[in-house]
Amino acid sequence: MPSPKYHHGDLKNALIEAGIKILSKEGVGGLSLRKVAKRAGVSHSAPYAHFTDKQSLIAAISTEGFKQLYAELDAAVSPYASDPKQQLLEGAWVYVQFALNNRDTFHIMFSGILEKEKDYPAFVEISRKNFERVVDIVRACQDAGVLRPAPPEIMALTVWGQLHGIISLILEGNVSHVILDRFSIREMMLFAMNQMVLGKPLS
Amino acid sequence: MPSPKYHHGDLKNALIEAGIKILSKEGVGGLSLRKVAKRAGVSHSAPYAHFTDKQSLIAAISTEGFKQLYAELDAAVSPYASDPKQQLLEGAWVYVQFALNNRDTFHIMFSGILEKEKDYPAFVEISRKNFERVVDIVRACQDAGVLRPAPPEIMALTVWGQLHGIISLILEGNVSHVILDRFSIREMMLFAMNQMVLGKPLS
DNA sequence: ACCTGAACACCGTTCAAGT
DNA sequence: ACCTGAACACCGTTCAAGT
Repeated sequence: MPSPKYHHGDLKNALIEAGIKILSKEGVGGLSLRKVAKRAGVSHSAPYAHFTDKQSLIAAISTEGFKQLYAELDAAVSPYASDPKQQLLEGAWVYVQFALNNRDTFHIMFSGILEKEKDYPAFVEISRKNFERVVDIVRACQDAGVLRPAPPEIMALTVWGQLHGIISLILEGNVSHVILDRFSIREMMLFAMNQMVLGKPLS
Repeated sequence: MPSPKYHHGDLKNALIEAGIKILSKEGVGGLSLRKVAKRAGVSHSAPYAHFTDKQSLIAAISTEGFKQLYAELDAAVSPYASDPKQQLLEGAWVYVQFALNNRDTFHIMFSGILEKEKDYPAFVEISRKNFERVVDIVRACQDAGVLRPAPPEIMALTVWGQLHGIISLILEGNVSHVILDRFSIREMMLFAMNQMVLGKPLS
């Protein structure tokens, strides 16, 4: 009797939204295609009309995460076009804050949950775009004598790796309370960045 | 007719062994308790006599990984007791090599697969012991003027985070081929370490 | 103490069928 | 084109029962 409740309009994005919600509520372990479908109000096989498999939905969620990260990075860094050191500091802080505020999305973006990223062009593209932005900031810092002369790509990987390593170790629970109780995350970030930055320390 | 083939002796360790094998062959996605049991030649519910749940087996595998890492670290570093800078270099290289040679164990150890690490005392202990070793090396480096004066714990987190970040980004597929084709992993490691080390650069 | 086999609730994925 | 429902193979976990 009740006519089949087809999902209005854009099921694809509704599924991505539902996925992000579940992710932030139950973590990566609680993310299943069937739950996502139920939350979007469709049958468990409906998602397959829009995503080839679970990996494909995960790719879409990750891509969304990288888009958001890029937007935040750009917004935080752009105002300081004439001050590369400040750009580096603001950019670093945005990355750390993004990781803290979107734990599970961050986890999905970087912890190898997505297995064949190469198969998802939108993912590859926005990922590349983010890294390019870092390279640009690094290049500006080198020109301003804030970072040492070197190929900007390897310097960018070093800066990125430094931030990524510290925040990942913290988020995944690999840093002891001895450290977490003694230093704030901002202190750790500043300390690490100041190992690389030349001249007046960041603060 | 065929009498029940009870597993000889040490099923617990046999299960850990089987888990590590499956992990290295099929990756973390292929690791299931039922497969582990089958590989050890017991029924799918036998593991529950030795592990409370899947997490508990994962904790045991991670603990094994940390023990191995500690042994390799100790073996590589001990010969250079009088040369802190060389200790730092050898230790860093061991960490990177361990990650490359034991991708999936490394992944299980650090990528948040284990959810309540606090519940596994052996895990916490060997994890702490590893970090303490790093702190010791860092302290020696500071005394020798190889690293800047600072609380050794935060300096250790910085060094560890730097290595961990770069190798994790590479392993999880987040570093573009533009970089991977241009620099060797050893070059990246040396470059990163040389941002922190004072005096004559590592090579 | 150590292990088995049936059972349950949950997955991802496929596919014929419906509108 | 978009969605449903049954079906299959696979999970983790529990539990009564066997030695």
